Amino acid sequence: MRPKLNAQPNKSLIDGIATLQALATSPDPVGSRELARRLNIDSVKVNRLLKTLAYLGIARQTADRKYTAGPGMHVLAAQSLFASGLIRNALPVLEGLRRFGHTVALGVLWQDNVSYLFHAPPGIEASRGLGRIGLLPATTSGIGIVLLSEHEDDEVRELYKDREIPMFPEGIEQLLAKLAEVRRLGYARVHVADARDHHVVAVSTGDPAHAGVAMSGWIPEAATAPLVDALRAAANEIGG
Amino acid sequence: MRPKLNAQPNKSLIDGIATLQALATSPDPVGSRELARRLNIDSVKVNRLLKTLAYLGIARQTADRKYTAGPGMHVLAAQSLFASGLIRNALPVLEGLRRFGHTVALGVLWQDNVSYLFHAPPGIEASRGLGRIGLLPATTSGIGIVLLSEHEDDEVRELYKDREIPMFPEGIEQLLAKLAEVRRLGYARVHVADARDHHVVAVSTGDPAHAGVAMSGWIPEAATAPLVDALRAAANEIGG
DNA sequence: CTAGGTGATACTAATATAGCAACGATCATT
DNA sequence: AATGATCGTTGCTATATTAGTATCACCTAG
Repeated sequence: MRPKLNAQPNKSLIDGIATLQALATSPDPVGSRELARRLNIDSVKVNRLLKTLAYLGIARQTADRKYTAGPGMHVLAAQSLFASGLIRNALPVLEGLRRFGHTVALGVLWQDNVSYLFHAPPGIEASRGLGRIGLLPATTSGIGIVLLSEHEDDEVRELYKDREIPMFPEGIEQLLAKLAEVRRLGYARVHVADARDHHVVAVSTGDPAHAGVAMSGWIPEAATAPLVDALRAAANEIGG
Repeated sequence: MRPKLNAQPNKSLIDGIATLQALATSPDPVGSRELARRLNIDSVKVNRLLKTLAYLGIARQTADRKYTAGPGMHVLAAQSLFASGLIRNALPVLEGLRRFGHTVALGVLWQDNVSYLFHAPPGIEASRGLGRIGLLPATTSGIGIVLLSEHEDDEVRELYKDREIPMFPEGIEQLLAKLAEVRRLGYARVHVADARDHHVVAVSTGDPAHAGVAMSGWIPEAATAPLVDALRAAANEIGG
């Protein structure tokens, strides 16, 4: 984290936002003890934070007393969407990129995950690409790799300390080598090891970089350069 | 507010979220004292909350030390957008409504304001309609009126206690009469008193209602019914 | 120079929160 | 049925954490 810790940081707010984000990124309703385990926070505390969020309307309790997003989440989405301004600038540019016939995506890094604002395979309507995917482990995603490469090695080490790294079975050194390569090239090219044998090409945008733009599909080595050029132009336009 | 206050509500989180929302809905960078005045909270407290948000990356300080949205706001937008699911469901439906040739909008109520997720006049690309407008006073907006009408009169009275009500110079009784009419009809039709002599037709969506869909433009009395039908069908499709 | 604005921090009082223990539900297994 | 292991939730109390005052340095306008 770049900004310094201030004189009297509000710990309740820090934990509260963490709880809110954990709630938002959970695809299914979750209970407080479950969420507490994910966050490594005392479950009673998480319970009270969730109840506070429920009071604000941001969270809501289902019939079986688990928690999920409430109506206030729409409000928060509208407000943060406007404040961020990212989609407003990016969407027209992203639509332009779809002419290549590949999947086009825009995402941001959160901890060791990538959260997608836009993710549209060819064929679907562009308007269906919004808020379609929640989270993916950063190391399984081109956008994740390119955004991780913006961090110092130390920070990445800290992030994956004592943990398995998806897609990098040999561990942290293998990941750091990949990140070094990405820094050198200025873009990420990763192979998706599923049945479809896809490749992803991704670049970062913003200064400092806080979002990534990517195209994925069947992309042979020779086709990489023009796609990178197009992505860079798009990133430049978005990042303004 | 519907949900009960729990045993130990976290006041720091409540004020922190209020600060976050006030920051997000401010079109320009703001200082902590200025924001404190808007929120009616002690300025030192707001300052510390802002610094905490800055530490989290959600806020950011400009060169002149004012605060504005930071990179973390993108993350929050992506997460809440996904969690809310509202745009994902609504956008394709909203695009369909544009065939009428009017401005199409989707918004949510926040305090006495309406925050827009989508607002697209005819002619512009649909993708430009996202996050385009921040806040409007609820009483100046068709969506605002229809969402206010979902509240009890008491709550509306509380909201506008000791305050001017935009568009309702005669005060609270005039507003309540309008809301009663909206409840009876099941939709809002309001006249926009600007140079263009526009009308807005709006309905609510969701159960309980937490968003509004509207069309605005030059809409004569006789054309209202089919538009309301189309809006209701759209609201039904969105609200699930 | 003053006057009034800003953001930021040290200090101390007091309050709001953390964490323990416990309760009633619910569910699966015995 | 009985058991045991979950779950969400709350009362309680010590104490960590926050609120609010006073104060600072900085800036701009007059």
